Amino acid sequence: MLSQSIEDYLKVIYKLQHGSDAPTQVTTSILAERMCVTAASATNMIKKLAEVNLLEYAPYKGVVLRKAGEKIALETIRHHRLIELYLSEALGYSWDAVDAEAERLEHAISEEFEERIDSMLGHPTIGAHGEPIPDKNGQVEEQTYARLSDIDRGQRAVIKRVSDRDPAMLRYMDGMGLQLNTVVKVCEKAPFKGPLTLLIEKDQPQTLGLEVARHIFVDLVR
Amino acid sequence: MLSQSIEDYLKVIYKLQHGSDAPTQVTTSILAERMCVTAASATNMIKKLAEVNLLEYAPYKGVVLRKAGEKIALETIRHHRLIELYLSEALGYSWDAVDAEAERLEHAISEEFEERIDSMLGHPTIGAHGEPIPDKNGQVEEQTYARLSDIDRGQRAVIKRVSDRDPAMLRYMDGMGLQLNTVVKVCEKAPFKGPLTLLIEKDQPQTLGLEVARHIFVDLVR
DNA sequence: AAACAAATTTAGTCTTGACTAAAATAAAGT
DNA sequence: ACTTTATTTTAGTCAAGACTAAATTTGTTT
Repeated sequence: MLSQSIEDYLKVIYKLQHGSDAPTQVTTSILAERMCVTAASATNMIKKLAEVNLLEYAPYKGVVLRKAGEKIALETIRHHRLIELYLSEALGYSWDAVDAEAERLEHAISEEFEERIDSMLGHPTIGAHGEPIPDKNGQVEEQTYARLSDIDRGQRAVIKRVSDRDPAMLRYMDGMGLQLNTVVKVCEKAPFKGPLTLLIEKDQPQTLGLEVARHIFVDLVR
Repeated sequence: MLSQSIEDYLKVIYKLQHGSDAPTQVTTSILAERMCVTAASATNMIKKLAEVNLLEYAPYKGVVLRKAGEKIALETIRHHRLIELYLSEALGYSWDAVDAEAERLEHAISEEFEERIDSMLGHPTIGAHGEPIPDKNGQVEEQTYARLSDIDRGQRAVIKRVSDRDPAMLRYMDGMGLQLNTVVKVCEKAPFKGPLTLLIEKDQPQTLGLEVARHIFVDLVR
């Protein structure tokens, strides 16, 4: 078994490679920042991972995952997202609390545990924040959605995914009634990067800052 | 937060102090053996734990937990037993598989997780193998039971607790129909430390070796 | 093309928790 | 009481994975 630390590095590298603003190569400093370690520490780990062929390393340029590294990353991500969903569905966790808990549990569960919660949840393909859950073989279908901040005035959209990075932001969204599959209509867009005014189903119109809207991913309706 | 390793040492020391063959002082070598480390490693850790007042250490004599150390041990044990029960009740684990899984999870869960599974299980006081579950304040009621191996011929007894040390033995017991609260009657006891012949509820009589019977704890019936 | 800034790597340190080998202590037998 | 044996402790290593400070490379600017 690989160390927690290694699993975390590989997971973060994978996410950086496949994120919405994905660079081809993941640089040391970006990785270090996401891992909350110094650049020197990241370099050390990168060299170690390159040594065992989990990634391709071009000094001063960055890293790219190799097949074996990606496999481990996807297994870790699968664990993480299944656990998040389980916490939310079976234990009543709110969506802002699942990430922190899953962060530790993902390294502690066995294959048996994974399989049991997977079948208990009915082999889900979408996680608690709308992320795709890789299947047992490491297949994922990364969807691309529009940002709510980019939707034109007058249009309606369904919330398909949210960024799970900031629990406070998730709590805020939840408090406004913004959840997965919520349909919203953009009534107004204030100029100069101003807030949106949203109509959420049959509620009163509400305003939402652009910063938050940028972390909400949607599909247009009709 | 304390390291996994520290939690494990404290837990094992607690169990040694309160086990059925409990010595007053826990020696370095016994501790080392249960932790699967060398005596030298155990000495190192003991010194470290004594340093921070989690236990009392008399060199060459052994250790005794102090209040603070016992508190941590009991919290860890509470986690472990709640998780075991949850795995068995909510996820359908067999009783021989819960220990290994809980061993890793016990260090990874939050207080919130603990509380949620505790209330989901109805604030249980008895674990998957019949062990008492310490409450939130670290109160435990250690019961003392007789060993099935010591029961006289002709007597009936209820299984109240089993040793969780050997998964294969648990599987074997389960295969025979021996579970918690199963009532058995000792029909025969072969001489020279021979096997018992048991009547399990309304089944056929079965034989059970003394070695296994010694790991089954019972209360007499009537 | 030289110079400066930013990013990256190297070199060396620290902590944790294991290990082996050697030394010290305790317990038991004669 | 002395010797033998078993247990325990000390001393010194090692690997992981973090750190700081210094050196190097890259990229940008003039």
